[in-house]
Amino acid sequence: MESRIDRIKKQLHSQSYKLTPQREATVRVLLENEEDHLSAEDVYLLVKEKAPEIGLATVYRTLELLTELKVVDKINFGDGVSRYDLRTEGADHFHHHLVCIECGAVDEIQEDLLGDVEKVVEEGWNFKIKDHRLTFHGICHRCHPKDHKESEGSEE
Amino acid sequence: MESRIDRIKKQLHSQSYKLTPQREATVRVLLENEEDHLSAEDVYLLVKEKAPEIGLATVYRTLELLTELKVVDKINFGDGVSRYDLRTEGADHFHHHLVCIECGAVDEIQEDLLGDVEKVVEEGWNFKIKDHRLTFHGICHRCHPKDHKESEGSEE
DNA sequence: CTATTTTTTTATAATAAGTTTAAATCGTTA
DNA sequence: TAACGATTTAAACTTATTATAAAAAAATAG
Ligand SMILES: [Mn+2]
Ligand SMILES: [Mn+2]
Ligand SMILES: [Zn+2]
Ligand SMILES: [Zn+2]
Repeated sequence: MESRIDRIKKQLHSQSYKLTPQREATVRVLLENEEDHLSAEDVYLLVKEKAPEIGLATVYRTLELLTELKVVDKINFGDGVSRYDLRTEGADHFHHHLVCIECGAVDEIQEDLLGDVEKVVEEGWNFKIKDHRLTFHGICHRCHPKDHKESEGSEE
Repeated sequence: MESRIDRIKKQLHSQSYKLTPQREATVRVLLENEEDHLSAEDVYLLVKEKAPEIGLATVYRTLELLTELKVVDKINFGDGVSRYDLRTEGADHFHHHLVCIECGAVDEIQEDLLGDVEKVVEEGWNFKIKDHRLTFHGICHRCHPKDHKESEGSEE
């Protein structure tokens, strides 16, 4: 658990950036809220609890830096704000999202699922895929009483 | 070509909205730029050419209305603006996008491709899918000289 | 047709997310 | 210690989008 920070620290150093106290506090907040999809403002408020003197601009700069380093992914669910999602270590694809239009919950799909589709796209459209964003909008299992088969697959 | 407007007009009327001159001008701009992914500002500038007295707020309101009516889809490619994309008439799924990280071009994939994936998600995650957003980021066929097989599938 | 009500638009002000700037701080090196 | 580069802070600024109030247009009633 501590080594995760260390690895991020090394990643920063490898690009000659430092892990300042402010950056560390920000990364810790992200690690401690890995399940969530926090906006910059959300992160700011949480970071302030451990480092009350930090400025919002620093949080923005840190998140931007972490995005460049591919430590986090910046996503947008269509409400007016960007959200920051820790990239699963070692995963070679970005996970997918299920956004519930009833309750607003955002669940994650860690399974790839897109392998075949990407092959078709790369060949059919002669497009070299580097990344993807896949979001489904619909009604989550909590919001419709349908047939509740015991959940397969991982989720939230 | 004219009937497309008429059908949108009917859709508006069915919800007791009117196709005002400003709304009509806005819809026409969208129809005439179906290939593009215009921001509200882009639409505003184009609409001004045919209806110079229109206000930006009206364009925003019209686009919001058309989004509600599912005439357009509001999308976000991660630059700070929302873009509006005419929904292909009769298509039961929203098309996908290929964003080139070299030249910025945005190409479209009209093919569904996601049928199997959606089945897996609906069953595995007990999630009732209503809509989706799929975007691939990578290098478009114009930006890498690789093997240029004569294009299959439709694009841009 | 006029008067009245409802819808829509305009112009402008207000918000809110995100970025930039200049001065202060911190860590390191000469 | 002096000097330098990187970073942060606080505040000003920019830009996209929304809200408000008054004017205009359209629909409805008498
Ligand atoms: Mn996520
Ligand atoms: Mn499109
Ligand atoms: Zn739900
Ligand atoms: Zn390209």
